[in-house]
Amino acid sequence: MAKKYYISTAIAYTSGKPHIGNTYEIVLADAIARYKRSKGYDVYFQTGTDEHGEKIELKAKEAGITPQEFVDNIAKEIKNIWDLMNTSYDKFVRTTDENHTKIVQKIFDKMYEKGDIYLGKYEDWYCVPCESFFTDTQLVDGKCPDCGRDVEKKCEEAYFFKLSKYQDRLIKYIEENPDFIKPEARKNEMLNNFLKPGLQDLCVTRSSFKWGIPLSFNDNHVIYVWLDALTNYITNIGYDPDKEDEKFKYLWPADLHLVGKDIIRFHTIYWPCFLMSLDLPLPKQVFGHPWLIVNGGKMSKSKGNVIYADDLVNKYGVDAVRYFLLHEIPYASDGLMTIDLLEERINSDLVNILGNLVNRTITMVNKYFNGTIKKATNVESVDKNLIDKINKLDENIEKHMNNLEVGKAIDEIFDVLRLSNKYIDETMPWSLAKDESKLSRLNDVLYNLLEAIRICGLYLEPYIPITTTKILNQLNTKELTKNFGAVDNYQVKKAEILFNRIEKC
RNA sequence: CGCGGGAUGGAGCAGUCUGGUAGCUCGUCGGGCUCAUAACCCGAAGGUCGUUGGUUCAAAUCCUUCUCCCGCAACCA
Repeated sequence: MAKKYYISTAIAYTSGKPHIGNTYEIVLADAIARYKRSKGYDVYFQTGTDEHGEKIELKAKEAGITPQEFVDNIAKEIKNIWDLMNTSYDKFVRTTDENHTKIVQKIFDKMYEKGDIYLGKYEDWYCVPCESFFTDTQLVDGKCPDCGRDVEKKCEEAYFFKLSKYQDRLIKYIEENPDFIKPEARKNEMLNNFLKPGLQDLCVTRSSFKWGIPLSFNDNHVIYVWLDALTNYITNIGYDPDKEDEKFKYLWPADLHLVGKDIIRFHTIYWPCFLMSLDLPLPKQVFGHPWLIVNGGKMSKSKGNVIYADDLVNKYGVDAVRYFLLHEIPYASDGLMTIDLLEERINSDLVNILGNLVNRTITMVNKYFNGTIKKATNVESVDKNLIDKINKLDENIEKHMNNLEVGKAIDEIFDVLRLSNKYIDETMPWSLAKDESKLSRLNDVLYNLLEAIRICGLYLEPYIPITTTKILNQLNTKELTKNFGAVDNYQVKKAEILFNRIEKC
């Protein structure tokens, strides 16, 4: 039986249309999910939207619609972009779903009954003109950090979760499982800034606004959005505090939570503590991926430098955008995204190296053999060099993918494509074609190229799936094994352009 | 002195743990080839590896001084 692999993205907050940085996460998760499927795993890939909270209540009010209408609109928009990016999620969850809401209440009750949640007083500084709460550490010289005016102490009844109770167990878990938090730097941040100094109990209810899941036993409070949002990872796969569930037992714990580096704290401190409270195992790994930096730094509406995925896809195509995101964003440090860089990658990698290789090869096959190529019979040393590289691909890609270094995995494939271009220059098919006695060799050379293209095309599927389909279609083969020589005879179709060159203006 | 990461040819990065001719992709220049989307292949130019001092036969790599950039510093998500 196939091994299961449960991967999730963070659920997107429905406060507005997601930009290309938010979109990166779903694309990255998709590449990993597709890769794992290609390795035979039984993959479950979950994403969705986080729809509660004060901010949404306010935004809905501004828009003059109900919060539910507001999140319905945004959730639809987010799902459309996820679909536009051709992502293969198995389930798109929403925190306003009835089942989720019901289970979150039960989870809260269970924690409360266990004694991990208690009623206390929430004290904070309140700035009346700004209508905002601030913690001690947020204040600037004892004044409101936004407007600089005096703040007053506010005190309200609220429920708290005993984070401190699980602190030592969590530290132990993190230290015993070095791969739990990735990259390494994020782990150090969590340990040094939060865990080692000691955790404070977390306020897990709000009574200053209404848009959230109410407590089952106290209507004045709604459940803190993070407790609500984080539990999506279990509520949507069958978890119920009151009964056993086969699907849940099969899927949990998650193999990988993919999240932005800004919310690593919620996923590696709060979430594990919640799970421990529920007596559930912790996820195997949380990866805090880097961000996209655009001209002028982080994307923000006020800077006017926001880039949206759909604009890029309309201009360059899905696979080009996916390729850029997956190849260009480093593993641990923020990645630069500019139109110049994007166009450069498209032209040099997708058009020149990949597209042109496919095009020139298929053109030759048609020109010299009317599209028909038989399996190669002789192997010369130049062939062996190429075949050896192809045979090493699986191992090399796996090594990088297991480290979540997707860009390096893609590089492995492009190294073989580069080598294939070089192979053409070394074997000079056009020269072989002029000599009747060398037609057999010409056949073999072209067969080797077709196999190289087919296999690289298959390896590219997790990253640029549409392109893989186009390549297989042009090669006119359905052979999906990645063994060199798996195809006996080729009868290729007409060559078609895979990627159009971007002309600089 | 809060914790952590970084500074390498025009651009983006690897190399630093385990010192020993500074590597990759793109760009530029020259050559080759002509099957191909002016694509492909080969070659060249271009770096005193942020700064100071030290250890060593030898330092991008180890220790030290300083400068600059970035992330985190909890209840907004």
